[in-house]
Amino acid sequence: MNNRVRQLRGEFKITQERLADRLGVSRQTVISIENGRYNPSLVLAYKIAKIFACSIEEVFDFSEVEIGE
Amino acid sequence: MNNRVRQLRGEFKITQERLADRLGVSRQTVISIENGRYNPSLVLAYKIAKIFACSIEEVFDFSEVEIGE
DNA sequence: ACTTAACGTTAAGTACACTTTACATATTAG
DNA sequence: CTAATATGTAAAGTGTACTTAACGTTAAGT
Repeated sequence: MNNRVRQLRGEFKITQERLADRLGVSRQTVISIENGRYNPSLVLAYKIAKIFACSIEEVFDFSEVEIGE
Repeated sequence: MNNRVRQLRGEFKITQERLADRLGVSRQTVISIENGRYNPSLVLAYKIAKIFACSIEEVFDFSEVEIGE
């Protein structure tokens, strides 16, 4: 799933390390999310969105998520 | 973290099994989420919200989530 | 030339999201 | 009374979100 974390972090001009500190996670976690290795947990996604003054849906791209009948 | 899944499922009058089918997960997963055993993944949270025509933040209560300095 | 800052990788470990199977209980329908 | 429906619990297994630690690269500052 694509996300706008790297873009938003650029707009807010903060480093991965600074973002990781604010989120309370390791720098590796920020790298992994930015590089699409895995998706954040629900709570972490929420924290990311709030730091960038967005909703979760504005940061993460759910357009490829399919929902059944 | 609290959520409104059980309440919304009641309003939409569908069973846990039916919801699980639409989400593509097991019934146990729905039970665990409704009963607060654990939080859904980001993608699952999105699917739940869409089925009930809500945003993620309208379904899940993030009021106790703290964000650092 | 050397250092520091920022970003990235790899690897091994822990915790949790989710699965399957099996069984228990309460309520409702025939 | 019996059977079906809906909800719940327990246990053991798999995959992924996240951690720590160590190391490599590139660009900027002095």
